[in-house]
Amino acid sequence: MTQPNVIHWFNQDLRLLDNPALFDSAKDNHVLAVYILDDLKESNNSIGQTSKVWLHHSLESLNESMGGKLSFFRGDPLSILSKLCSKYQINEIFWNQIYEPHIIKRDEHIKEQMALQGVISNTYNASLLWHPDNIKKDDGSPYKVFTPFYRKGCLANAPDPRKPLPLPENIHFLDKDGDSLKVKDLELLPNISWDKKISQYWNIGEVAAHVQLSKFLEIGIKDYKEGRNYPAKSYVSKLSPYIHFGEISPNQIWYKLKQLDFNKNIDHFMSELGWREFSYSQLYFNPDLRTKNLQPKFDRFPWKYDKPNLLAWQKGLTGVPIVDAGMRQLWQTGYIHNRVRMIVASFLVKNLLLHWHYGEQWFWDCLVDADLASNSAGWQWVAGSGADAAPYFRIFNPVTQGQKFDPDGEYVRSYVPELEKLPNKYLFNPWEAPDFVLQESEVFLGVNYPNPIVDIKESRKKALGAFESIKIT
DNA sequence: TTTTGAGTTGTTCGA
DNA sequence: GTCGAACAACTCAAA
Repeated sequence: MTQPNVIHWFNQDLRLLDNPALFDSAKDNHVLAVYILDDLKESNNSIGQTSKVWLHHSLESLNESMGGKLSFFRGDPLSILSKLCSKYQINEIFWNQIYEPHIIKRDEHIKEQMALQGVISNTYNASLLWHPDNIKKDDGSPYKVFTPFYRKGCLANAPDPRKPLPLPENIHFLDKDGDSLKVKDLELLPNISWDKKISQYWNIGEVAAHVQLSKFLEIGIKDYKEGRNYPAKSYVSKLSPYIHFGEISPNQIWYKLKQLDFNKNIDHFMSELGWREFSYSQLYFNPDLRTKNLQPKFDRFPWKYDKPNLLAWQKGLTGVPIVDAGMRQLWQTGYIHNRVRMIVASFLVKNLLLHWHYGEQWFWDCLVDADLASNSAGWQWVAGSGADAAPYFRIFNPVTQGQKFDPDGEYVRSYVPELEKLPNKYLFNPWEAPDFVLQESEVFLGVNYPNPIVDIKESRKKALGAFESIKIT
């Protein structure tokens, strides 16, 4: 008797290990593995340019690890899946959920329609340690503060996260479909090849994800709690893009950490995974998180749109060195160190008073780890409109932050080479350097490096005033 | 229902 | 240079 055919539909689960939908699809079945790029409809949520580059390489890598048996399509998933089911006499589809509001809706529709066709849809949670529905306060409402969400909701009251699954045994992939596109036909790579500078910084794919995790556990985790604040050092995990595309699951990371002797560094890193869960919880219960202030009083905030300031920020030409270093790291590598993300974001929102939405959009387009939940929640947090009682006075001073967290100037110099010769004393505030120091360092403000586009002290005061203005009186 | 303590990541000022 | 206090008011979580 021949085995029945089923479909495994890859989404943001671009891995073979610990893949619950794939694991179940492989039980006594022949599996047609498909990836569908659903980007032909106009949608606010189409992925950013840099994410596309990552996705391209990730798909290439996955396809290779499957011996070229992954079929690629582009268009409406429902009609593509429906056709494939008829063609191969398939009556079961397996996939892992994505917890983004419009995709949750899309998938519900697909399930209903496929059922009418007599096809069963089996869906799984492969990307969150805890499903948002399972983490609620005693009164049944979702948490709005991180610490109780994580410590009580997740750690104390919820069951342990699912344990990672092995590679499915005896998995039998059907040959790729005759109508399958090639990865390059998905047109994820740009016409002008700026993508090379991004992809040379990263090894992409499931194997690379595990290499990255091992490296982190060997080096970074040892002083993670303190070291993660220093952008020139290598204490951060850099796992975010791999997690976003599902090349590694949070469960695999979680249980690797559990094997180690528990300490404050491990606790802190695990809580960062907790922050990712918290962001998804916020998005799940607030589908408009990307566009709508969580705190309505921020609808009254006096944002100031200024195009030249926005462009200067995007290009890393604000004249504030640590900000420019961060924005150039983003442009060159598709990534910014966490500490510097906060600095550049605080600068945009509080010193320039530009709406957080502009920052959210730029990050969305430029980050290899752009993630709807984390990006939206992160920007709302920085702006103060989000789920956090951030004191109104928490405005980062980019000079102080640079001096504190990049004391040797290694980070700034590596991305802002025109300031290379400036002594550390003025590296973060060249506008305060005496003329002779600037001359000796070959820094000519307004010529080969910009004058600062705002006065730090003055703009801080203005920001405080802006926050004052939306207080409930 | 009321009360109480606390809230990821900071800065500045003055002793 | 170092350290502690002050910087709003409000909301949240839990007792």
